Amino acid sequence: MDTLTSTMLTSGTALDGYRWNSLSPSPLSDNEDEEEYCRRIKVEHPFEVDSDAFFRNAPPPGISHQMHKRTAPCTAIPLASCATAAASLSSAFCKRSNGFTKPGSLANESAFEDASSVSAPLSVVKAEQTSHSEDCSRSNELSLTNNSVVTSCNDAAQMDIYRDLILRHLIQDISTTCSKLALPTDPYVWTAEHSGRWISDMCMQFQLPPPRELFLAGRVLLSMSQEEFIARAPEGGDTLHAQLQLWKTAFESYNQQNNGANQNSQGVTQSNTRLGASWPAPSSPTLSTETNADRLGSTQDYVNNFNPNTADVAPNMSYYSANNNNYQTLQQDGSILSSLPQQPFFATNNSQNAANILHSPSDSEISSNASSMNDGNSTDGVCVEGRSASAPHFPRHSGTVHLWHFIRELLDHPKQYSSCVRWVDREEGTFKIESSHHLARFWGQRKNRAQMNYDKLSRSLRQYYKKGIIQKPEKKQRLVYKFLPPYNL
DNA sequence: GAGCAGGAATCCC
DNA sequence: GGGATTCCTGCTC
Repeated sequence: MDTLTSTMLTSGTALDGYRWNSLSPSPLSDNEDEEEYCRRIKVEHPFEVDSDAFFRNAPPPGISHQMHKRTAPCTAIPLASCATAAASLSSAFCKRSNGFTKPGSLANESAFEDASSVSAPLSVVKAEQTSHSEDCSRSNELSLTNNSVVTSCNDAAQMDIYRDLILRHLIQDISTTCSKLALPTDPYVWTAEHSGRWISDMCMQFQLPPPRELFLAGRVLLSMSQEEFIARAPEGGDTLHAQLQLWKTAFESYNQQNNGANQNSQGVTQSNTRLGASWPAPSSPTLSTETNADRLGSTQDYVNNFNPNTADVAPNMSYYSANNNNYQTLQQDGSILSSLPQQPFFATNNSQNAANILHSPSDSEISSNASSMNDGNSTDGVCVEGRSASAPHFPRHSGTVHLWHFIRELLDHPKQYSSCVRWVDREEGTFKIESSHHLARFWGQRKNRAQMNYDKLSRSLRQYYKKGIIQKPEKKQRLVYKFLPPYNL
């Protein structure tokens, strides 16, 4: 398992990165009819004032949209998704390593295992996997009919894609964070002030109490172990350590890949990328309301469209003020634009969102940071720049929302939706629809199809059989389906 | 009756 | 064109 993967998995941080509302509808009880259930959901569900609002995501009054998005569940998915993907990757790697026994390929397999080890940077993994794939291709040319070889080739290619996707994802996050906080991309060159900025941002993102003894130079921070982090920051030290390791790993991997590319294209080796590190520079701040997530509706979209250079940038910056025990939003000139006490981010806002269909879970932001970045023009009436505060305008999802993606997002937020759909076996990808009526209704609301019902929804699910996205589990059970790889990641 | 499976036509982005 | 929706028949539990 590589550093990137292990960092995600060992920290537990990424999974905790969800900032979904703590309030959630309780399951439908046996003696409760649907109407009662719906009424109760309206009461219990934090951001629902009507049925349609169930999947809207408007910030509550007094909360900047930037902050809201940053902590909103559907925008805080990326790292968690990365962790999930990483877990599957790890599992897949292990299976693959164990199952690949073709004689003569041991060297490559060994390299593969090495590449999966903790110390191997992603670029090395990529190179080794490429080598491995080439070997497989040669094997195919020789008309070897060993199915496991072919399967392994496919696995390798798939793993390669996932790994690359995770790295890209991280790079995008980091890139936008750098722009937002005016940080060098290389954490080794961070000053104590840089570290302080980053830590404040992390604390805000993960709702951690600000540590008092971690405002050190980046080089010092990077030399510290997790235990040392925890010693200095008992609450969240592990999170900060893990996040920093993620940053470091992604940065180094990116540089390594970049160097490789440069060498290939120019025949010139950049001997020192540390001081002259060139990170993909985010684009200029934009007023566009189309987020990356809006552009990227699916994993494939993400793979096809990802470009760190298109990451939007927030003109403002939020940070945690230990003095005031709140979060403040800074303008670029340093003046405080807003000052917000800590409070639940999903307090119901009855007045907003009538004209705005916001993110449903299936609008999950591919990158929490990236998605929050484009929101400098917050639309909450508090932190608005260059736009009328009285005319809130939230991004409307314009891309295709896939049912499988929608369900995945519900599954990944069990606190909210376990009464509707829940994992039966997360590893296996098996899930159960607990309330077909509600799932269909939610889907109908999301797609603006009032006549949607479970019969139609299930027909759509069955369309996925042919596409290899979903299937019924071997042991057929009613309302139980199974995501097939890689959709179970 | 509810869920499942799949064909076919249609709609919509 | 792809994905989803709508409608349908027939089957199983």
